Amino acid sequence: MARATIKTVAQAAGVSISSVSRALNGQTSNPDTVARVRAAAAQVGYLPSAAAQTLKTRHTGQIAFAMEDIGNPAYLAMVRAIQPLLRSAGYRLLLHSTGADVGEEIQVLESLNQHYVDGLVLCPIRVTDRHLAALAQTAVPVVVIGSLPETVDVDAVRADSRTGTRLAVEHLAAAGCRDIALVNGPADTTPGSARYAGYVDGLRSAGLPVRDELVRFTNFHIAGGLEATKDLLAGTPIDGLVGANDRIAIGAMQALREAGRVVPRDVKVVGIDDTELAATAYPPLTSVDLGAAQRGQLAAQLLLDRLAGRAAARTRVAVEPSLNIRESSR
Amino acid sequence: MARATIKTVAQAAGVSISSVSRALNGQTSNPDTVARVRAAAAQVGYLPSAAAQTLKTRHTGQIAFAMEDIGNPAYLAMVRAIQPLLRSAGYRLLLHSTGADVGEEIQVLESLNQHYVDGLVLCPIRVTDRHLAALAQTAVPVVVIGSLPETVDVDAVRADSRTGTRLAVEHLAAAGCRDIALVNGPADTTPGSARYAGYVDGLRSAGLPVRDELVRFTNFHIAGGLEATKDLLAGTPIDGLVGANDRIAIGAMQALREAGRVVPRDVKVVGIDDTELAATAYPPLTSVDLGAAQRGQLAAQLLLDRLAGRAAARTRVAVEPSLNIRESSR
DNA sequence: TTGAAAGCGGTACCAC
DNA sequence: GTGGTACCGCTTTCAA
Repeated sequence: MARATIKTVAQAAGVSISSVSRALNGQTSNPDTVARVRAAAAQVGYLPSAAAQTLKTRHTGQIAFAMEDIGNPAYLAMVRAIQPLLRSAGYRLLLHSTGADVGEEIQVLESLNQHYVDGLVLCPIRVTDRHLAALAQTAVPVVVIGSLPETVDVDAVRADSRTGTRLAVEHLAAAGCRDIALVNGPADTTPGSARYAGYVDGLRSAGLPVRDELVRFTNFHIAGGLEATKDLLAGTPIDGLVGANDRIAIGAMQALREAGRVVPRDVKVVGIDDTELAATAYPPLTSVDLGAAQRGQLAAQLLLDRLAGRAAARTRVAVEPSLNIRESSR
Repeated sequence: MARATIKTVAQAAGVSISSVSRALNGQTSNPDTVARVRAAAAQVGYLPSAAAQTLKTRHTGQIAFAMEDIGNPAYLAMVRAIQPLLRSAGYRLLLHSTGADVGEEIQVLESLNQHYVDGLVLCPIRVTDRHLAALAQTAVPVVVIGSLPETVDVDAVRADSRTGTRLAVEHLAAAGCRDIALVNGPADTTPGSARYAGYVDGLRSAGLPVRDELVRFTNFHIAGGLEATKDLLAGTPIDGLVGANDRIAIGAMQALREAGRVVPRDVKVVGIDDTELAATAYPPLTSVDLGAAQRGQLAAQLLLDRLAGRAAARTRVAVEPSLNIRESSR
């Protein structure tokens, strides 16, 4: 059988399509009509076409969330925070995993002009000129989770990962570490450069020298952390290590184990993001909480406000980091 | 400035809207017109409206994937396998995390009739009558990853988790374990009951008795595995343990550690799904590979075939399990 | 309160 | 090859 449209319902109920639309959207007061239409709709199994509604009303009821990699539990925490907020506001959440590919991120931004969503939460790990250009002319509201130049007229929620990394280093120094390594993500990413800066801050404030041989750049995955740490251990002795995220830190702990170094006795380790991985790692991983869930929540709220026309001027929010101390650094 | 539509482009190029449509969709052969239209489109920043195209052409270019919980790395593997296939076929992937809530799963199924996607890959962990009813009258093709009654006219790809669990038990028995526990997911889920059956199969084939005190039912999360295993250890001594998925097994290893039992010396542990977690756990976790990536790939291919009208009759595929032996059971 | 009709932005058929 | 036009399914004015 062909799909039921508003016409089908109108015929079944013996009214015009206008009346069907009104009855179903609560725009009429005649209870008899409403009842007849409701019954007819149920009977023919009518559901309004999303496309037609969108075309007419100019909104889709969909919001997109674009991140680098769904496998990263930090994003998972954000999704978990965002989903219920949007859902209760009547929006459906679309997830895009862009694979840290600038081209794909831009594509997502540009395709917004096709109006297949009403808004976007974007988590770029790099911000290029192409991003800025695309952001400048999107057709729908965008909220960025991450750092953005002051000049850009887009709402943003950011973590303070520089301070977070400093906290990690200071914690290790206070625990007696003197040769503190940093296994970082790519240097050309926003989090990568912020974390390096925070690492240097931490060493300075602890009165320790900055030594290049203690720093490695890799990707934000477990395997990256593992390899980079192996390489690191082949060079200099260390007694403390900061992983630029929990996945790197867990890879690092694996490398340490393979090298026969005991965590935390021989080397104390700290991760960043305080994801699910940290608490369940062995040993349980000390980690800097950058407020992923909170950032997600704030971003979603900001976007909803904008969509509702409730939003004020361009908003910038930063979330404070905190340290969650566990076995790996005690 | 108002959004550019096909009319804007037509005016700018000095042609009719029909010509714009044809030029942009490669339906015309006059290179001059094509060039003029292309230039005009680029100049006014035109992108066709997804809603209007959908309304007219009756397809959306979107495919949904509904799972219980994006946090489960088994689904992650599926998503990773599905995404590139769909993308290269020109589809965008929408992810739904239903939270194992039957109502929400049904809602997803029913909302398919709103035609906001062209197809769905569904991973139900329970299959109720309401599922079957909703499946029977969806407006778009659906492929289920999981078990479905033979009578249901829907394509499905399933794992053989019963055999998989049997393999795990036999492996432990062969390694000398005699008191083999099962920490299972909920009994009323499809995977839960299949894994229990496989556990019994394995004990039988190893000539071991089935003892209720060695079995616990919990949820499919790390915390569930942790708590259930604590409870288990308070009862009977064990020397082997099967977790109904990797997350449960990792929780179990944590409980064992807290109880002072060394894995694998005192208790050998096997997980199921062979996710990323298994290889990076400590000790590295032996796990049954149920072919998540392969299932995702098959499901996506099946769906694409159906969408292209290439599909044959209703298809049912099962993927063979295999055991991946690591430290935790050696 | 209700029905007729315009129009959202495209596609595709029809003459020319 | 090109332009005019009907139509996809819905919402919303406007008159009756």
